[in-house]
Amino acid sequence: MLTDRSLSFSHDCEDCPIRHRAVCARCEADELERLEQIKYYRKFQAGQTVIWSGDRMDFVGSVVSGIATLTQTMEDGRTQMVGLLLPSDFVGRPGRSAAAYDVTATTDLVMCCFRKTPFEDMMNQTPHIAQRLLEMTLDELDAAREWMLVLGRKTAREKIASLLSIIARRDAAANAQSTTLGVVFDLPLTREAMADYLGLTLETVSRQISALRKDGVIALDGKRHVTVPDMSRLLEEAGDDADGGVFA
Amino acid sequence: MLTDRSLSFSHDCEDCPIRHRAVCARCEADELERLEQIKYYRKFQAGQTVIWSGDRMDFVGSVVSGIATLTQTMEDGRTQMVGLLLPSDFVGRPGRSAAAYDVTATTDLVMCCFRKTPFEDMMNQTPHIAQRLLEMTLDELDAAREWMLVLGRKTAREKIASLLSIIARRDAAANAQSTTLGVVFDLPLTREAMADYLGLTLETVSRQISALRKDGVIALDGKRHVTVPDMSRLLEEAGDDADGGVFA
DNA sequence: GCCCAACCTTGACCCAGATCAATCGCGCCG
DNA sequence: CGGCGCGATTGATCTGGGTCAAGGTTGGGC
Repeated sequence: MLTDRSLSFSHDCEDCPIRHRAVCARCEADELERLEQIKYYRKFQAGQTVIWSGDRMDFVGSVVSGIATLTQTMEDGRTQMVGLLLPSDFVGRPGRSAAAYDVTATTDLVMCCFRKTPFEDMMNQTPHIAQRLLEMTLDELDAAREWMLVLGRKTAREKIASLLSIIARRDAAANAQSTTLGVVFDLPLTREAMADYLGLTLETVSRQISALRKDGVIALDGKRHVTVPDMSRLLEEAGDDADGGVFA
Repeated sequence: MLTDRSLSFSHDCEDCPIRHRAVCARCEADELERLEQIKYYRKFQAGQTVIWSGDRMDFVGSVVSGIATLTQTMEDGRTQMVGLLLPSDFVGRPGRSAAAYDVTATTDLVMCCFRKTPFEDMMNQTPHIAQRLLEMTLDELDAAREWMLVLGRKTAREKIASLLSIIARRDAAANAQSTTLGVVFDLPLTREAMADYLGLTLETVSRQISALRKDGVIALDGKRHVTVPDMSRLLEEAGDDADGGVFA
């Protein structure tokens, strides 16, 4: 629960890295000023738990940098990841006082938090925030449904290829690192986290990654650094349309 | 595409069966009047397709009665259900012109449709609709995440028990048919649809239902009529907390 | 009442992925 | 420098659920 206030970046919304993608994307200058008054930053270390399912939650917020996961756990310990939170993604639900899922930082993480009650008041008064939140929630619902197809119907190999595609696509969108030599990115998840994401065991994840490497679909440098020489090949392996465009 | 206007129920929003649960739940009388002007009813027969994924969609709407499903299909024919639409559930996404999923009526179905552009205009002008839609979308996202745990981590037996619990809970909420003799309801889905819901084959669904019957967890009268003598037992089989309350 | 088609059940067999187990490799700390 | 611990890999074996196949049930149409 460290609330470090000596962060290396500005606290000014205007030059926030997620200014135009987060829940505040549509806010006007005066609305941002109000948000500034109810916001605060929190930092978490890789591996740290942000909040436990069932805990009282008196804030909502956005991921500023780093990656967090939403997971559900059964009594006997089986776990399933149900959300992967990237910068600009929103955490928490207005109108709910307890967390519904475990939230864990998988890398070092910075969150921009808003005290819940004032945030709810603002949502009721200014339509821009509610509109943006609706849009983001609909996007997440689409992502969840895509994911349901992966979990319910794809083979282990297709699941891995699907996950790699998603990460590659996101990285390409953010960093435009799609050189002529293929797409290059780092896996932000351990094998175990990937297994929890995909409804597999970590052994199966490891085996399928090895198989994709052996078959030349991907190349590995270390455990985490991945090169995809032919993106359409990867999409084909994922069972998605390999038609292309800039990654469909 | 039959658009029967001789329906057996009133077209007046005030005595609509889903008046207080649908996207219009929070609307005032004057707002309802505006909605009346852009709405129309459509009926579909059991088995009929409401809309195909990718089709142009110039309406959004609510399920008034009956049940519909949202499904995704891969090129090779594997399908996964990604949504089960019950009365009051919303179909379509404001700001999107093509359907993202196949929508199919599994029973006879009545929908209350709104022409998309006027509906979007109304959403921007009256916060009540957008607020309610956000709430409903957040609920659907929670349901989707619950479902992801089912798809990713539960055994076939647990999957069936989970689905039966969900249907039983919904029926109990709607009809309060939880007599002292246990909970009684009809399955609104074929074995095949249940399989698509749960990421199983229809043979496995059939076998697991037989097994639950043999073990006394449920009783069957015909293929579809189900009695659950002990709800907490069923919840236990589903791998959920069997703690109870009126079905947790 | 009979027939047909859609739906469901059950059996036999097989395989993808889980489970159990051993080993590797690398970064960190003493 | 050596040892330790965590993550990852790889192998051997097992099994839940898929696949293929053969009936059984039921309800609607004629």
